[in-house]
Amino acid sequence: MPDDDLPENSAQEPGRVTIRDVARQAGVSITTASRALNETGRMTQETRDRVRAAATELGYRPNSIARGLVSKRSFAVGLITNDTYGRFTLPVAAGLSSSMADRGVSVFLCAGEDDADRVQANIDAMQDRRVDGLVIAGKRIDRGLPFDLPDLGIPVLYANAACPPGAIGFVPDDRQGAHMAVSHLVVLGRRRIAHVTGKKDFEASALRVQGWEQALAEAGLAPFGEVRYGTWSEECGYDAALDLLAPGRAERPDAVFCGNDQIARGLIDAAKGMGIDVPEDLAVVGFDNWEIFAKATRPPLTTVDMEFLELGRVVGHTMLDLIDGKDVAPGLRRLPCRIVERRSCGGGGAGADT
Amino acid sequence: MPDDDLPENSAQEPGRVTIRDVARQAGVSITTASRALNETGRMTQETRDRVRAAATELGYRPNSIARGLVSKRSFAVGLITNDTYGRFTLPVAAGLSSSMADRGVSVFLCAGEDDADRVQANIDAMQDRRVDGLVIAGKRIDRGLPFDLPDLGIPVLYANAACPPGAIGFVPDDRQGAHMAVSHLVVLGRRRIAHVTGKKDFEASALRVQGWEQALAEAGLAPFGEVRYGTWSEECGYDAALDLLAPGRAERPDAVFCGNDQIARGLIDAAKGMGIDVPEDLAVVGFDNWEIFAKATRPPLTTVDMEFLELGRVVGHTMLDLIDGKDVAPGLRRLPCRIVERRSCGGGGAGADT
DNA sequence: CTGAAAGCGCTTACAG
DNA sequence: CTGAAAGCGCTTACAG
Repeated sequence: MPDDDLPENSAQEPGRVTIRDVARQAGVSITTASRALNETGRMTQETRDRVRAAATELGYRPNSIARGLVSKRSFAVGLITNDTYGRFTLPVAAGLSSSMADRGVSVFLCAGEDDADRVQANIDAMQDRRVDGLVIAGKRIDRGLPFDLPDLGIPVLYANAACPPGAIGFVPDDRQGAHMAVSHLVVLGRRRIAHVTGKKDFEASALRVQGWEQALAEAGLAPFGEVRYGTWSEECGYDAALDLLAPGRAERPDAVFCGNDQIARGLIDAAKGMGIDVPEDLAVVGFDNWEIFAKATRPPLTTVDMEFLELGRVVGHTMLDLIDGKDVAPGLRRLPCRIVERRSCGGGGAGADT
Repeated sequence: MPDDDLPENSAQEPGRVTIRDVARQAGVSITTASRALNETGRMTQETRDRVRAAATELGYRPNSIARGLVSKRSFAVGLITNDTYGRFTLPVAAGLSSSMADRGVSVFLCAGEDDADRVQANIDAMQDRRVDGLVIAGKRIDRGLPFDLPDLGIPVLYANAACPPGAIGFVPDDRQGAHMAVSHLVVLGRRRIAHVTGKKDFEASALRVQGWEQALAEAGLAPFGEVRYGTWSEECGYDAALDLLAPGRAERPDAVFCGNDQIARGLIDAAKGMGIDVPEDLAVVGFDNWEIFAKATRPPLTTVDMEFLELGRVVGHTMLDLIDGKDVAPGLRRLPCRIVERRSCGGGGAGADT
């Protein structure tokens, strides 16, 4: 058999072999080649196999840009976030990208922009790329984009961010998480359960307070004192402990539900300094399951995980449904949190999970 | 003037107005419209203005997919990372995406995959999308991709990851950072400077040890004892302090350079527990400038910042050069770290910067 | 079962 | 200075 007129560039020039090459190699038309590769149309198995063999041999990879032009779909979505730190966004992004990757859609990351102009520029860029959808991710459930989004003609989802009326959003269920944490304390026999949390103007704070109150009410218990607001910091947990656990007090809590792991950490440090044993004298639950804190605290923290990875996956699946044209009711979905037991409440506590 | 034959969809159907619409509206050919919009070719200013006005009026946005098909460039790069946590990758990604955004290139995020098959799938997807370049980001400078990359025909850059021979990589300059930290201690008058760090098999550990030794040698000082290796954890800093600062010791250090902020935190906590004043009796420098630790430690940590945001920007600019066809010498670049002064060494320490 | 042709929305030689 | 035409690499009616 004589040489082909073109050099045998089997996988030689990646990205350069086109469907035309495959068709020629298989001795079929471009149309047939396309159909064989896409499992579409009807043809003899023999033809299909021959085309596929040619594609493999040549190392053919379809150009998704060309495909996008005709299908009028980019098979890509944009992720806009203002969370430069990445603590919330990266797990969400990982969940999102893994759930979409299976369906061949990739995600553009537009990270770290907070001022309106740059956000707008990112959104424009995403539109120019004809993304199939947009997800707006944030670090606070009560803050959204710095401006209202006009109708973009594509699905928009909000993840861990405020979602305008009529839109679709996903956030962790702070109230449920708090409820679960406090119920856990109740089941363990605690009765005087205080709550120390972060800034009062965060919606997350209010929801966690509600969860605390509600779980207590269901157990026939009264809140132990007023909620103590602070700054989400270790220091604020530390200071709260100094006051809450002061020896002079008539009654002291036997448990504290903390608004985040840093607060719990500070509170436990202070308690230990005061000779109070955790969990014997005082049980503590945190919030976040930020492992760098939760696992380093002595004893390691029992805490609430907001399941951002899973949240990202749910956002991904919902986006795929929307792209497929399925109907999804507008509104905010609160996704369940999970409690992670370690040792700060006594009871079980996974042995290996320091 | 009679109505046009098409409805006046000025920005009505976003993404639906094409260059053909603009051309018709401006009364020119598609060719001319394209040239006017791209500032290319020669034409009367009047024509150019008329086209631009038409584009604005219609809300025209060029379809970058179509543009990509003809220019054979996607104006996108892929970012592959195994850092699900995001502590390293997100700053790098933010720097990368901001430096490229100005030039109209977007970044695809492929996050959280560690096993070879999924990484390969992501790389395949990026190739199918004909990305203009790829950046491989990691969380350790001595770990790279789980397999060797064949020649992809596009620029590949490594960021905070091991880089194969002949490739181009960027990592923080651990030795320089350590040297700077230790010199800072020396300038402040410290003479007995110990070093407590993380795992011995991390290249970063070895480099920081070198920086420590070198800075001491330059000052005519001997290392204070052996390096203490551990696990990068608070606990390991705590335990090291217990031993290093034990009252029974003939000689105790007057400063400790720590391999990360968590170690510094644990060490300071232990020192305080032993009645040792920081920074009076003992100066401590950390590494990472992980603010959640550095600012929460009492006193707040003076520490070394690895400047990942800037690293991401440099990677972005280098990528743009490579894409433009400029030559960039292969090899690993170590980018300078920056010292952030707070209070754990005494001396200055920004007042406002808690 | 298979193929020639049109077309996705642009850019860019090639001609006037 | 301006335009008709070809073409980027695919998919998909429309015909056989």
